[in-house]
Amino acid sequence: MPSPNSYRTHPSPLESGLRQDGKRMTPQRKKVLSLFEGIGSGIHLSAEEVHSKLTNSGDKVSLATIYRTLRLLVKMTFLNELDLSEGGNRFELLSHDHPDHHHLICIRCGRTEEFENKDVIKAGEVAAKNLGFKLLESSLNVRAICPLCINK
Amino acid sequence: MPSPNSYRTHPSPLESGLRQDGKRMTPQRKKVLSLFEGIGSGIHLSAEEVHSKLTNSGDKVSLATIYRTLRLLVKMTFLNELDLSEGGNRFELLSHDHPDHHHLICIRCGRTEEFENKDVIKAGEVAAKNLGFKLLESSLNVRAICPLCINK
DNA sequence: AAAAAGTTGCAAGCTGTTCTCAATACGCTA
DNA sequence: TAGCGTATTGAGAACAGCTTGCAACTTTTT
Repeated sequence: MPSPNSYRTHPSPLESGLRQDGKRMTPQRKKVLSLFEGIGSGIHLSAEEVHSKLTNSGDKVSLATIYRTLRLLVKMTFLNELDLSEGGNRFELLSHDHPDHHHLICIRCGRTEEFENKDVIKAGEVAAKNLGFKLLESSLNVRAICPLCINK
Repeated sequence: MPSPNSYRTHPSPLESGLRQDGKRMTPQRKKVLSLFEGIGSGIHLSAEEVHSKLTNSGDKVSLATIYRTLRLLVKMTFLNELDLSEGGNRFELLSHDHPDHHHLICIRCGRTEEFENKDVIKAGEVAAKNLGFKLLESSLNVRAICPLCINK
């Protein structure tokens, strides 16, 4: 029976993506990406939150590295960056099956509702195609005033 | 013939909006809003840019006041705040006829193309209506990779 | 005209993010 | 599998954008 080491581990998409670029696989990068993979693709974390979640589970990764890694993972299209928030950008796992985020945001109280609309998805696809862009993700932000805030 | 002072000037929307709220019309507020009215509704300025434009035209308004005024004008829905930028939020005159901004953005090089799509506008309207929100503006951001960046 | 309330400018402070740089870890090659 | 070149890390300083505290000033009210 062959020893476990005789199997060659299949390199993860992260690892092969990095390799291709002369970059290296590090425990820190693995930890950041696994954190996002662990929580799934609907949830957005700030850099600070990533930092404290890792710290709480005993993994020490410096904040500077978190910022560097988040930027890298966005560029590699593992993560998606959401700009729509107060107090720091947020990141989430980029799901290629479900690449859309439509938000209705109250500009007064910040309440946010999510919805999804096929026409919007299609509009993004068409625009990308017309200009020869490769679509990653489209996000619609509707700025509005919610019923509770409208009268004050 | 009556003296000019016998005419009562019709208070501007800004002034009456402020009055309603126990707030006051000040030269600073007027200057900031006129600046935006002067340049029209397609152009977005950062707080810093507003500051230097006013300074260049000889109007001294402190940066702190600019920030306070921009926040106020957004709340009063004279201006619209765009969160989608690097290096500071940007503001533009909120045009109620044309409240839409659709962008196709290359995540590698930052190139941005604008487009407009009726279905997207409608989707925002429908979502707002369903939840009882009052629509201000909807913006679609399509994150993608442009032809020049796709192979590297 | 005095009091009350809103606004401004300045400077200090805060927050999120990036940078600098020495120390360290990765991964290739021998 | 030891050694080497280079990518990466951590820590803290630096930075940019923005907000706040406060004293002076301006308007409005009485």
